[in-house]
Amino acid sequence: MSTPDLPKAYDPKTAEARWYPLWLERRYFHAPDRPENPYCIVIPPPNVTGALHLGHALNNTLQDILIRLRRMQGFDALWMPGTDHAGIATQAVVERRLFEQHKQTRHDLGRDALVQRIWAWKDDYESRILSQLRLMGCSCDWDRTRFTLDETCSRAVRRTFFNLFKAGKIFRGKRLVNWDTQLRTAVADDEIYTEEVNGHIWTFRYPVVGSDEALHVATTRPETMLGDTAVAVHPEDPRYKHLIGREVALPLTNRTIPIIADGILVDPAFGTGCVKVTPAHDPNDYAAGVRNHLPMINLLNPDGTYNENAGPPYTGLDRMAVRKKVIEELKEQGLLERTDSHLVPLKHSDRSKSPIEPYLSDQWFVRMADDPDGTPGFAQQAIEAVTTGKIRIHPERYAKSYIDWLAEKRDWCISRQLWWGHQIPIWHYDGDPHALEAAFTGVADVHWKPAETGGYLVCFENDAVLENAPPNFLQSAQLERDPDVLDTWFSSALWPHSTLGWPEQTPELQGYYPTAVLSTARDIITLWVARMVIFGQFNVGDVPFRDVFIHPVIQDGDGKRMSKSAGNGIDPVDIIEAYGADALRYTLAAATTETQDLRIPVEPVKNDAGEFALRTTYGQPTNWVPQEVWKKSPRDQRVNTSERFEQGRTFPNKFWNSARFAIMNLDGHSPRPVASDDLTIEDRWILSRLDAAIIDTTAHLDSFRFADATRTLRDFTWNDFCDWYLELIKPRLRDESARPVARQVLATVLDNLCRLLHPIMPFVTEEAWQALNAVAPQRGLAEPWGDPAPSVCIAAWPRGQRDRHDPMAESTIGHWQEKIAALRNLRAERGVPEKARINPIIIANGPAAEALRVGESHIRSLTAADSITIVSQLDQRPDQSAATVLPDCEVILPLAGLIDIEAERSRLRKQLGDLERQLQALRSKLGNESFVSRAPAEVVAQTRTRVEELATQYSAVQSLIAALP
RNA sequence: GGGCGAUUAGCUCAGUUGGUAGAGCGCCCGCUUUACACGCGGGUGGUCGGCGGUUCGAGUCCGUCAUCGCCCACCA
Repeated sequence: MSTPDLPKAYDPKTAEARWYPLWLERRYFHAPDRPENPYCIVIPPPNVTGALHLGHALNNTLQDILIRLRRMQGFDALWMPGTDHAGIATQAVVERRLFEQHKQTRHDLGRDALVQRIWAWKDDYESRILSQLRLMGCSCDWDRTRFTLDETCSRAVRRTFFNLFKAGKIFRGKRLVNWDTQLRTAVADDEIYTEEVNGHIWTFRYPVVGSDEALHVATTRPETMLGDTAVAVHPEDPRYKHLIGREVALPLTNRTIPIIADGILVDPAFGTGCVKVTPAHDPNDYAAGVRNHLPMINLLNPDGTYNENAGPPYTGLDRMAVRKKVIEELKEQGLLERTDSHLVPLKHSDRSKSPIEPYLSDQWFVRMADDPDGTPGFAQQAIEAVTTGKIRIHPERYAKSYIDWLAEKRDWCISRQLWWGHQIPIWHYDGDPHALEAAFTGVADVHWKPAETGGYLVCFENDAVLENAPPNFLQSAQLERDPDVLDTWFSSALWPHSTLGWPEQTPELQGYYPTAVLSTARDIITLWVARMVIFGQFNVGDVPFRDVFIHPVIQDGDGKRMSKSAGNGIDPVDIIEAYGADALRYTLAAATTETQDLRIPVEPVKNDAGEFALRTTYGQPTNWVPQEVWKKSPRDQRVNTSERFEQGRTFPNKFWNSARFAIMNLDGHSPRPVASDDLTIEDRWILSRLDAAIIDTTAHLDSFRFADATRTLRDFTWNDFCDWYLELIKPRLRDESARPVARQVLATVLDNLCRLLHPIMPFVTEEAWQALNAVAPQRGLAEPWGDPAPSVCIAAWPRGQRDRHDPMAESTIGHWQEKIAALRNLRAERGVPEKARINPIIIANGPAAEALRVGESHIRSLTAADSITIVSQLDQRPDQSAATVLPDCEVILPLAGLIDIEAERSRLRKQLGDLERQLQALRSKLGNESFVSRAPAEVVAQTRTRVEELATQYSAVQSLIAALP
């Protein structure tokens, strides 16, 4: 027998470099435009802000498992790849870099130049991200790669906005944003950090009009008092109840403002129980202002100075100067009651590090609420998609957060004061309305309505409409495009249908929409999932997906969420380099349980030179970097290992070696059909176990139980196939006459294993599949016969076959395993040398005896025994022997000259003690009247049987002890 | 402050409808057994976070407390 040249250890690098290009070349991942049997997953488009970390690796591994499974099951499986422009996040990174490297702000550069720079950044990271996905083995249809700002997506955004505007779903409103006065921009909530600073809390007196009384209000930002439009007290506060509805004279101004009751804003037990209300400059006050219909006075200019609403002498001063002056003035007028030191939690912009000002500004919104006539609005429609079961969320508990959030029906603020994104397609028109009508009446794709602030808001569905407007209108028109861009989630919300070509009625859209599954993280259920449902229903008239799978969160060793911004991200490529892509995938899939997040400690190692690297327990790290680089590497080179990935490596290697063993033994095999009568009991057993593995794995994957699927396959491969089946057939493989059937079964099981493991470990299974094709192209038993698939990627997923289920074989092999384990245990406990031959005696009756007789030669070969004597009873035990008493038999190992009598005695006594404890527990249970009468008869009977078994074992052990010298 | 989840072996985690506590890694002992030392055989190790309740019987169901994590809302 010649041995094919297969490496002893699985080498991921070779396999990955060999097979991925081949899969691409053969276009296995390319799904047809007109699917007959569609299955589609759209990738959650990663942000182009940076490279992927293990969290992304997890999500994409799971999606690839599903896609590869369905592809093998014969679906036209489309995995749509792409990336997200990620509005504020990306612009922020680029702006930060611009400032660090050139000390320039975006205002120095201008809109076009900045956007150009961001495109360059996007190109870099997009290619980096896509290459990470390829290295992981992701089987995306790369021909269809999309980007949320590309032409196709832009077209969808434009049409959606237009339709929403026309349908009256878009409106303009006020909203408080976090304003960065230094960068003159709004910043997102997640770009803010709170820092406690030493500040003061000032208490002022506001005189009540027409009374000697005064209300005491406290504030940490005295300058905002110039914008107060009310003072609020608790409606039930006896101190102030009589003043509700009256007015106070607002100091430093000539305004009087009402005293209102607001139980939400005011906590009567806190401070004085009076709160000044500045709706334009504080989020809580803003909400109170809306509730109580208060005027809102904006005091701030974009650069942080106070505007004309503040009035002289404050207009034009910086807010900090205003603060100083306000305090001085109030002090002079005797209205400053007291000043206290106070730790103030102050919000800062993450980008400029300057304090945030809440700033009231004009924004665009999508209406979520129901219509006045009761027609369900967007939020309600999205709720119903889930409550009616059109969309199923897994695990189920996340449906609650989805529904709860939507139930608030909060309008969605879709405008952002940024330059990177889809610019809002609204033009402000200040000219003559008749000219507008004359130019566009009867023209499709344009819609306008009067603006509340005067003039008109005009929405063009595309630029051509505007360009083709009558020349005389264009010349005279006072049109100005809104400078804002759309919230990045606006284009993300279209992703499942925009990527398929909507608004064109493409064959892809008709074929693959609704998509099958969306796999994502739980923190964007509201931001993203809910909005995809809303826009999918609005644009296409159907939900975007049937199932939503919420995957676990990857945390570092301290339980902190792994993220780019936290700097604890691990680059999956580093794991792949150290352990291989299959190891990464296997580990992540194995850890994906329904309830637990996964903790992966980040543990760098340090070498003598003080450099850091990924810790590996196998081989030496190769990617040492100096500490400075380690700490702030743009590549996130801080890599961990934790032994978790070790498991991921050992399993592919184990599988690889079982394949290697099979292939070596299949060399020269002449294929032939095998009738079921030709099968030995161990053949029937492994086929029975295989069948169970197929059925279980398929069911687990169908219900997103990735960890269960992975475990099922691991246990079958390692325990059943490697540990038992391969060992059991080794003698047959050496035997000319028994060899053909064993080989045929071996090839068949390995064939199935390659298929079953392929979605989880695509590379090692392809490596094995190709080698198997070379040596045993004809596989299967009686049925499917002929050429195997040229790649396991497109091989058919195995189907369970009920007729392979064989309880008889399972029980027989179970007997063998149990007795073999007992003998091995005796050998090991007694220190019998590996090579020493033994001649055990087994006392057994009934089915156990029958099973042992059938398996006698197997038991001998697996325990290095020369002979096995099976008897129904034994009058005289050998003088020196060790024994184990099992429920249905007694295993005796004669050890003339080798046995340590005292050790044997104490071991047996320990066993006797264990048995006695168990017996006592069960007997007292049976002695309990209520157990016997109230527990199910079956359980009681089971307990009785168990007691009998234990009692038999007990007396057998007793007599063994008695027999010792 | 509200909601969700977690707490099981030294570590990371499984435990399906209540009915004899499991895996991988680690640790200990023994093995170059011609697939695999990324391996093989054997073993040690747990009053299932605390308290209370329901039940013949609770890791599993209920209540409560503690700790940790996540999401949402955050105090003049």
